[in-house]
Amino acid sequence: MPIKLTAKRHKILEVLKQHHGTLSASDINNKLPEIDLVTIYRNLDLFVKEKMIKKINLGTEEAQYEYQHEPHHHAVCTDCNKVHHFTASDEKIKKLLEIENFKVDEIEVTVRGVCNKRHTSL
Amino acid sequence: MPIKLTAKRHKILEVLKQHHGTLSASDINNKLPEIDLVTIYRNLDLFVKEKMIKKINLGTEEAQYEYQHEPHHHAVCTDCNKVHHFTASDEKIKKLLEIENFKVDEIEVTVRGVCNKRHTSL
DNA sequence: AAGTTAAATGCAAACGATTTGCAATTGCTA
DNA sequence: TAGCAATTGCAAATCGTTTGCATTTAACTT
Repeated sequence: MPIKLTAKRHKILEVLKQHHGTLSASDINNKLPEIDLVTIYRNLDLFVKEKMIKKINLGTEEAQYEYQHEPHHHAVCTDCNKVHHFTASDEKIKKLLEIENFKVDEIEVTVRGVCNKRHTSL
Repeated sequence: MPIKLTAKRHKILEVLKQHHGTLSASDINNKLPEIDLVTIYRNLDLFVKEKMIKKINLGTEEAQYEYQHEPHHHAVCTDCNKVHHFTASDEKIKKLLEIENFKVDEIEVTVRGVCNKRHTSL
């Protein structure tokens, strides 16, 4: 049973695809005021389930969602609160983990620190 | 200005110290029903600010807190939902990160996968 | 192309976790 | 031990997210 291709659904995904970075449900609602926030939540859940986007937990605030252009990790600047991207070889990291009796499916590395004020979205 | 050493404050910290693993505010409230949930939230915030405990964001549910017996990372089993611990050399991981223009203070690795049903709290 | 049906949407309201206001209580210091 | 600021409890507010239900719509059948 394929998911229905509605106009709103397409718009929401497009906003995420266009935006290189994370967005919250209400961020998306601001960009698409004609779509009810509830609908946005429902579709984000759906997209996550279908693995079209990723839901990421950075802090306590709103959940963040992002289209996976290419796999990457997050560096949160404790100074300016911006979220930067960086890459890392999951294979190499996996080798370093002293983890036993566990089949690793996904590695999420979150780094906290200070960016050097240039606010480059790496 | 040192923080006041109240009996309740001590009890909350003790519960966290005793429990090897993560606890939510309401978990603590269940263990210490005589302390108001609001007080627990306020003190957890305080402990985090004072870096006595760590607040970790694993999923959407309640925030989790834990006393840092020794540094470690988290492996969430998508099957049984248990949170396991494992270690990894931050130094070695740092070397793998292709990250520029960023002073790394803290590395948090969260792994998702499946534990082999033995539910060993590593 | 119109009819049918299950899925998708909007609205209002519920919900759970966390925060805030304020008055009462308590720990520290003079 | 008196005094004051910090801590606590209670009630209520707030915020993000979810749910119930009636209406609309996409996709399939004829």
